[in-house]
Amino acid sequence: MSDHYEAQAIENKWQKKWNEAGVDLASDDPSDARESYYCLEMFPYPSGDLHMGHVRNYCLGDAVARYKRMQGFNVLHPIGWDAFGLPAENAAIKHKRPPAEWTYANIDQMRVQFKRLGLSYDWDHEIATCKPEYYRWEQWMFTKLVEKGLAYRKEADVNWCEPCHTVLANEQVVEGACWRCDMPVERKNLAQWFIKITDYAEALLNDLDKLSDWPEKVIGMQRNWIGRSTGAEVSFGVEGSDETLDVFTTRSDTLMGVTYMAVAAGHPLAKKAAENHPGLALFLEECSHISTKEADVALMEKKGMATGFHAVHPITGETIPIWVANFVLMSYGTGAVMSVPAHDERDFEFAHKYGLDIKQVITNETCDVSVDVEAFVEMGVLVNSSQFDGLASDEAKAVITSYLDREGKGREQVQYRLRDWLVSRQRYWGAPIPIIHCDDCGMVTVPEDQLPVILPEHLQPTGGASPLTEHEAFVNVDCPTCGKAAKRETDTFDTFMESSWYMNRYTSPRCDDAMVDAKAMQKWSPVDQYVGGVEHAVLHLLYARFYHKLMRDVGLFTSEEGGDEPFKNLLTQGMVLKDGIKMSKSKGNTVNPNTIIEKYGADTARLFTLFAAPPEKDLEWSDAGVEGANRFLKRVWKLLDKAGKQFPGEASAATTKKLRFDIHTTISRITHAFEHGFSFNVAIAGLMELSNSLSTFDAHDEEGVVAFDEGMQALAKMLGPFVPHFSCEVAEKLGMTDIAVVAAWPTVDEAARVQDEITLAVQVQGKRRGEILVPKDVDQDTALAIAQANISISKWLDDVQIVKVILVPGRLLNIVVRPA
RNA sequence: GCCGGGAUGGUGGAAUUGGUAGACACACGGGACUUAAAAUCCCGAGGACUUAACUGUCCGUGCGGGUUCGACUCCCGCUCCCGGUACCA
Repeated sequence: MSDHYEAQAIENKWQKKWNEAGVDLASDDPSDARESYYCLEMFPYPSGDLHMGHVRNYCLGDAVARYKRMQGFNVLHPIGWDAFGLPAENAAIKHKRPPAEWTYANIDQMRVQFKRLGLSYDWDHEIATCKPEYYRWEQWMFTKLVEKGLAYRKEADVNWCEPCHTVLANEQVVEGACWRCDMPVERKNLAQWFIKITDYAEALLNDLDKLSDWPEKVIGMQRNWIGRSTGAEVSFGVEGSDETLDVFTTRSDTLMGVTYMAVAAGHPLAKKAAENHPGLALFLEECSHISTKEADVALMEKKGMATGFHAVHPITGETIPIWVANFVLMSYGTGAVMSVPAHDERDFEFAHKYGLDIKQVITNETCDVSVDVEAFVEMGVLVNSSQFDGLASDEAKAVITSYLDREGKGREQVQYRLRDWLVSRQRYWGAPIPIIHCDDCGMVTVPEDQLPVILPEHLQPTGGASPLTEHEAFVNVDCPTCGKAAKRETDTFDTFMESSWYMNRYTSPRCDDAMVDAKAMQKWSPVDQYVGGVEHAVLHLLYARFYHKLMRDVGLFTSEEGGDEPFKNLLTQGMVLKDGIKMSKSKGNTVNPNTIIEKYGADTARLFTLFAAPPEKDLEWSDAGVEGANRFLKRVWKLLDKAGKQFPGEASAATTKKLRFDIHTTISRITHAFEHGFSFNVAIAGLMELSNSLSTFDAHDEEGVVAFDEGMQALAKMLGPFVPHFSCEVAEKLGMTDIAVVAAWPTVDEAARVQDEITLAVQVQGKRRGEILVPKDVDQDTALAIAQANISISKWLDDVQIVKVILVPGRLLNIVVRPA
């Protein structure tokens, strides 16, 4: 009789053994012949508390890493800390301790929790982004980007979050609100640092095609975010001026239907018109106060005012009024649009409201409503368009655009929705931007030999401006160029800067003469399997793709060494729900992983999160389900009692053969589950079936004992990726000498999967009418004869004529009949 | 509006990608063990009707059509749900 399954003791024992044996370490030895495999989960923000979302994310990745190790790969599976960020500052204010203290304490706490879960990380590769030896390279990179003109400072309308007291990138504004604190963002005109992600828009879009193993959803979201649209830029004249009014349009075929122009409130022409028009100035003022949140409400009334200026149509020379409209965005295209109310719903609504002309220039056979009643937005054939009459919309776009091009009044144009990445933040707990402001020399990048610009870690934020701005020792510095007294930049980087390149730094985390080591990149990059939440689809995952290309293009590695993309495969796991809603502190429906670990052990927690739902779907938490997972482990534990034992009774070769069939079918199925889409829930179900087969089997002879042992060993090994401690303990009790989680993954014995007799389902007219036992290589005629001899089948064959028989080998026999 | 994903028992979910729908588990019901309970073990179960009988029939993967010997799977047309995104010109 074996002892009870004692999760805590077993888990402590094996964690110690693994650590001693170094089984989780990646080998950088060039003579290591194993193929390398890089498995990575999105690194956590060290909030101090492990939540179920973490557990799920990291157990998924760990299962992949462990499986690959058992398949003989040299696996890099690192972990680290996305350690800069606002929560540390908020906690600092609350506890009156510097954010660094809080952060380092949290890291220590979370490291313990991760180890307790038995996650197979290579802790030798651990990094924390708040350490100068990490962010110095980010600063170095930034100076390179400034040199290349890819980073720049400009004054712009930016998103400002008052509660967080900082600006935000467009990607960090979710439905008009701050992604962190959920409060509405404001527009502010400020000088800020940007990185030219727009220069890479085309590459980021095109390389999406290389990401064949990414979820369609994420690819689609990135494609939308980049928002490429092709059309034309058209220059209208401005009456009584040498200036032009440029617009972007995707419908140059409707050019002859333009009846007015609309410009954004921030457009220079609008400002100029307002100079001696107080009413208009008031309207512009009003527009500037509309927060993005309000503007998001589709119901917002379209408002406008005439500027008094007139534009000159580039083809007809007609003069058309220029209006200011609150729906035109300064930040997209040129901040001005040509309005064709007959063929655009928005323009129509506006024209209708202000009594502007509507001129139809497109029609087709389905066009049966007057454009005085509603806009006709479909493609069609041009009318009322003088020399362009009769052209189809598609042709007309090309013809009109090239006409404009010849006249110097327009050209084909590709427009992106993507805008440059705003990377400066008015926060303390981040990587300092390596810039010095000198009265004489202007903005000077900090020279390489003076990097890193170290963030003083002992400052105490108060909630207002960053304490850096008042820290004289930090701010006052000599200009690196002229040596005169100058001031340091006190803004810090967006924390997405750190997370944009950590996956590359992991390949050579201690490299101190370069950002990354090209050789290490060659060995490990790109990440073979990345696992994380879908909420980063257009944040982290877009920035990281961009940054990878930047690193390549400043020469840190070549395409051959590091690849053009950082992540080959992406798995986006679903959320952990309780009572149908996301588990979160604010909802008060959290389950603390530590509680589960204390009660059942880490293995049960791991097993449940992997079994309860497919990885990409949301997982509904269930206490009963956790019990069930634990029950399964106890059942397997009990099977150990039967190992090596012979029971009284008559031996049956057929039963033993059936067990071996089950064993090897299971190995095949589970290997398949790992190789095709990581359906761990199905893999675990398969292991449960194998366990059920073993529990109903009693060995009555030596062959039976051997087969049972074979099954137990295979089961122990295959449990390794999911419940590693349990797997090792069971394997050890079975007398296996290797540590189970590094032992070779079991292989299928095809001979065991061959059956002499198989069951065929028999259908008549596609309806299942019975089953027959036949030799494995049965031919159609024999199978039919056997089926006809079966009473429950033959009764369906009376009074009918058999017209066709279909045999699907190993599966079924379908008899097609017709009334006689 | 647009883009993406989805709809299978009481529940979470399977189905070798066109071949026995409901694996595996949870919850439930019945039984065994126990003084009792917990734990554990065994049995049952898609629905309707039917039978002395787990006997047999029919229906059944959101709805309506189609292709096929055969459809959860493929095609056409809908409905609803979830996620993303939007005055993008």
